[in-house]
Amino acid sequence: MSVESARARTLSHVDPAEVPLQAALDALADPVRRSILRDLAVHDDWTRACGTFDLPVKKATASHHFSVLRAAGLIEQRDEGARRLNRLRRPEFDTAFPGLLSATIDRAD
Amino acid sequence: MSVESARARTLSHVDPAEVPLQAALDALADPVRRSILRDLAVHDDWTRACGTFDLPVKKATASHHFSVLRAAGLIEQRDEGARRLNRLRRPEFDTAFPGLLSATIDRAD
DNA sequence: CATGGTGTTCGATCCCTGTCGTACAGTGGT
DNA sequence: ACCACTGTACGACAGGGATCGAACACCATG
Repeated sequence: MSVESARARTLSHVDPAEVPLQAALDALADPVRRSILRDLAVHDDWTRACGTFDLPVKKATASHHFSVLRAAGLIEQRDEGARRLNRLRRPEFDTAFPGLLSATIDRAD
Repeated sequence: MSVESARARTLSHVDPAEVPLQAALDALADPVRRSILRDLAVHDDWTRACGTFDLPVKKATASHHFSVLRAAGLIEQRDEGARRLNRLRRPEFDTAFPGLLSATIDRAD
């Protein structure tokens, strides 16, 4: 039938403007999450699925990190078949927290 | 004798440029510490002693927070008699982490 | 020197969260 | 239908850090 091929598994996205500073900082304070964000900053297209990241954690943990990033308004996710694609919400987040993203992920360490 | 009246209780200060991003974010992620930094941002003179802050924690905990802030290169401390005065190292820290401090403490929440 | 005030140090406790294994749900291809 | 692949949900575990009380060090002033 496929009334709508977009099952989308009920993905809830929040407006970065509604995200408390505490939540944003908690999300950015984790090195694994920053690693994800840096990767997404480079690949600004919708090409990175959750499983394509080279992370030092198991997939259950990675899934948790993506959930935190989404709840903090830092990433947007979209289902494409079995894969879940990610995008860095840089413009929206920059509007809500000017300078925070750049100060956090534009760095060597 | 007072060869040097500056006992200073061996206060070690680090160069903000040598502080790892992780340490800076960990320091900024705590609400009590951000409260201290906001207070210091307003009073840029050397007038705030550790005990003069209105914090929701006991003095032992407050002392711990000041220690973390100093280790992160965010504040400078100077002993004046029995009191320990504090100063926000905004210019130094801004040079090491452009935009991070402003994004973190210039806010309502 | 005795006292009160300021701040640190040391243990102990508690809670939060990052981590993982396993089980489960969708998807797509064979 | 079956299977491989992708990602989530749930329960459990361990480590770290925030918190506190109590003891201690240092300073200033009677």
